Amino acid sequence: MKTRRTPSQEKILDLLDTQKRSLSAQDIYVELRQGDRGMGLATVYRALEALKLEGLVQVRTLTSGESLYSSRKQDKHHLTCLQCGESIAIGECPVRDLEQRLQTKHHFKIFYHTLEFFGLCDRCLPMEENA
Amino acid sequence: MKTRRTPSQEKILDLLDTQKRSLSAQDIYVELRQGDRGMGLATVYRALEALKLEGLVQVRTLTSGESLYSSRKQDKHHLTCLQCGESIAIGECPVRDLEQRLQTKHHFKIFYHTLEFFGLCDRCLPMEENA
DNA sequence: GTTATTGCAAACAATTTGCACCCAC
DNA sequence: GTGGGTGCAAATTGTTTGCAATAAC
Repeated sequence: MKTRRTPSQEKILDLLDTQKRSLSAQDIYVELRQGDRGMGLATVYRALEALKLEGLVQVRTLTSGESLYSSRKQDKHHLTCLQCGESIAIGECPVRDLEQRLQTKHHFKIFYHTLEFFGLCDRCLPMEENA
Repeated sequence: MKTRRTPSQEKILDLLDTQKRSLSAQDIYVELRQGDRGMGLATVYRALEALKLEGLVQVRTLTSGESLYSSRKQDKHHLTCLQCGESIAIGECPVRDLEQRLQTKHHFKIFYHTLEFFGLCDRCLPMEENA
């Protein structure tokens, strides 16, 4: 198990830990670029990639193709509107024991999971019906 | 509720229905481009977008940013390796009743959901430990 | 004829990569 | 001094958009 982390990786982990919400790579870049020892965008991506492989951050890829990163502590799931893109967080999570079983059954080290529901929110639903 | 579909949309729906696996937009394009009345890539994207909003296809966005489309009948979930990208389909799905409850609670018309587990597969796990 | 649909190519945006520089050890 | 880590800019890739040509009704 690799334990060494680069300074950039540490900075990113710290940032993610202090944030409630998930951040995109670009968000992180904007946040960390300033300062005398600013961070480059490529470094952000490289660090996130490494952290991902260690299971220290979790990634949620939006349908836009953009990825959102968060420190692994959170376990939030979402209800996402296919029309306006609004994303509502939900608290419930009915899969923890399934995760445990899958891990054993498939010899697969599971770091985290994503659960997303897609459809139309109450604002977009009426619009669809008139279309 | 819109019911009219363009010829392109119909062709794509037909194709997705005959396929067991999910297809990327590019896959669909390759499949439908030939023939005297070939389909353009932009049309594929536009048709998929429309079908998505009607809840007729479901979309799974890979961590690569590429999206896979399938006809809405399938309800497969996956175990995906963060290192090699291998994706194992799993049969179980413990969220159907939660989906029902959320739909009511949030006034949200849910078309489908995605459930993905991420980690390291048994082949990549040993490599990580040596790193 | 009018309107919606399509194909093509150019535009976009997020991400990745090549390479030279630099800091830590 | 050596090697990994980094910044910059160029390259890549999936997707979207502008627009003129075409099909549908």
